[in-house]
Amino acid sequence: MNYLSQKVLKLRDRLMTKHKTEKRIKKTVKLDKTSGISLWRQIADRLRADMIDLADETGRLPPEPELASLFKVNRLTLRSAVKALVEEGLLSRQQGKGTYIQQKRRLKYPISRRTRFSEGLNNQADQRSVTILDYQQEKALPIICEKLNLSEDAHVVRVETLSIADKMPIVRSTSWFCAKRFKNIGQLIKKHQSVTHAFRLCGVDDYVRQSTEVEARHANEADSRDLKLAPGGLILMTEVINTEINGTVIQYSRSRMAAERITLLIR
Amino acid sequence: MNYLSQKVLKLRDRLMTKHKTEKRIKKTVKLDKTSGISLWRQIADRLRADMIDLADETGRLPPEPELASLFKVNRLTLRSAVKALVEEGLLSRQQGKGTYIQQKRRLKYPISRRTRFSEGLNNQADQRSVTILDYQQEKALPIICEKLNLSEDAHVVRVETLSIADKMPIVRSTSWFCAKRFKNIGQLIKKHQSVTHAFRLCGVDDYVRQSTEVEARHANEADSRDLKLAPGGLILMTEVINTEINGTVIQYSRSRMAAERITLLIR
DNA sequence: CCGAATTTGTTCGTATGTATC
DNA sequence: AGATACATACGAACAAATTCG
Repeated sequence: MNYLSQKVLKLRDRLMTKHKTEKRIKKTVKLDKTSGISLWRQIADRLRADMIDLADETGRLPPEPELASLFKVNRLTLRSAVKALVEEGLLSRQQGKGTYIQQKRRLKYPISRRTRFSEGLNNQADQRSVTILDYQQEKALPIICEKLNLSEDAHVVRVETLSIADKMPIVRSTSWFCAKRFKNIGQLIKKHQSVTHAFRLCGVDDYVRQSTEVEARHANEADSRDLKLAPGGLILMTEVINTEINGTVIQYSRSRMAAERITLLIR
Repeated sequence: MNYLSQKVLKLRDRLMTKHKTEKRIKKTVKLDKTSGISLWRQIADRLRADMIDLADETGRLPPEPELASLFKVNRLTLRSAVKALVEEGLLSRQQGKGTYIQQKRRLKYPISRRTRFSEGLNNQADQRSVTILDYQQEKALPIICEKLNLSEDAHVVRVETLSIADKMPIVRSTSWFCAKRFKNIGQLIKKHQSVTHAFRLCGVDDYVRQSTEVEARHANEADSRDLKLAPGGLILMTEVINTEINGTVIQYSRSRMAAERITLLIR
């Protein structure tokens, strides 16, 4: 028995055991063969989630034959899964040595009543930037009017942004502002690279989040492209309403965040 | 040209166009054939995300041949995708009539400094319950000690719960409490079906959330089983620290929520 | 430096599932 | 329903790099 067998057996035990009160019936780690998702991808997803528990102190994973038998698949199938994770940059392999976890930390993305994107990620990433992809004045859709407390025929400014940290895209946002009051906010945000700054130039000295909604979804094609997600990637979708201190709604925005690179921190 | 062609063409336009400033190079809605995910499942995932945009006011989707050509696949392939969504309960089909969206509402799950599970879901679900699957006193793992501000060799009470609304599992939680101070909290929670009530009996009249962290992940096998998720399902993972009013940490818990049935509402 | 053990890398052949026409 | 093309999965065997006594 080699040096990791015990550890793997222990993990398998944990994976197979629901609660101590439950009988241990299952003999295998079940994988669904008719789900339309190939075995290697199912294993890649599971490995992505659990690799930290499988690795030893040095970040080394158990050898391929051991992992293969843990998942009850052929070694080549396991290798396909590992290959996908290597291409994602999550693992590295070296012939004769082993397979290692490439540390990839999730950014902590704080959400509080007073968070601004740039402040929140301070000291967590070396390089940060917000790219304004597009801005446009247009007739507001009914749902947007409702969120911004505007009349039916109001116009709004829509601003599309992409936030980047350490060269990886993190958040893809769409924001709406009342066009009457914030006529030039598109140019201002683009010029100063800051919503807070742009607001200040429009006479809004301070603002807070009124509400935030969070959902998890599968990335659609646009998300995958904008956020450079691996196929089958996940996004955290947030819907935010910002108000002035007196309660007037001034911004409604929807963001799609690369779930694999983000932990939301709610305070 | 039938009644929906225009709408579908418009959507295809939207799907294929990134921003107005970008050239329209792409001629097809790209589907990756070597991603380890079969075409029909990729289409099922995309349909799940976008079906509201595709349907008309009555919730009816375009006819199959039209959808098939939108995704550039064979009609049989499209039918496999629709079949999967019918089995998930998201769509219904009737020969000669069409394919319809089955409305499935997400529960709003509020997170604030003073939220309790049972209160939060009030008036949103007819039946709610919290099942205590297991509780156990045990030696605390280092990570748990750290979160609870306990010494290295402390013991904790671990409580496993499953929260259900309208007969569907919503949240699977694991909570840890200091065993010294909350020796009987397992029994108390089980008896009164309420953490708040159990705390009160232990002399904690009031408590607040100190921090909440949220991540999105692929469901692993245990999640899928506990939360009755469809294959490839998503979970929202939250990590919560609760403190007394004076700041003493009294509870650390990790929850895995069925992402498809939940919108987190942060106030 | 040698050789054995360990571990990843590669190549056969075969069977099955997926997608198209 | 049948024919075709390709990706997926398996088993077995061998090659190449690394580690260690």
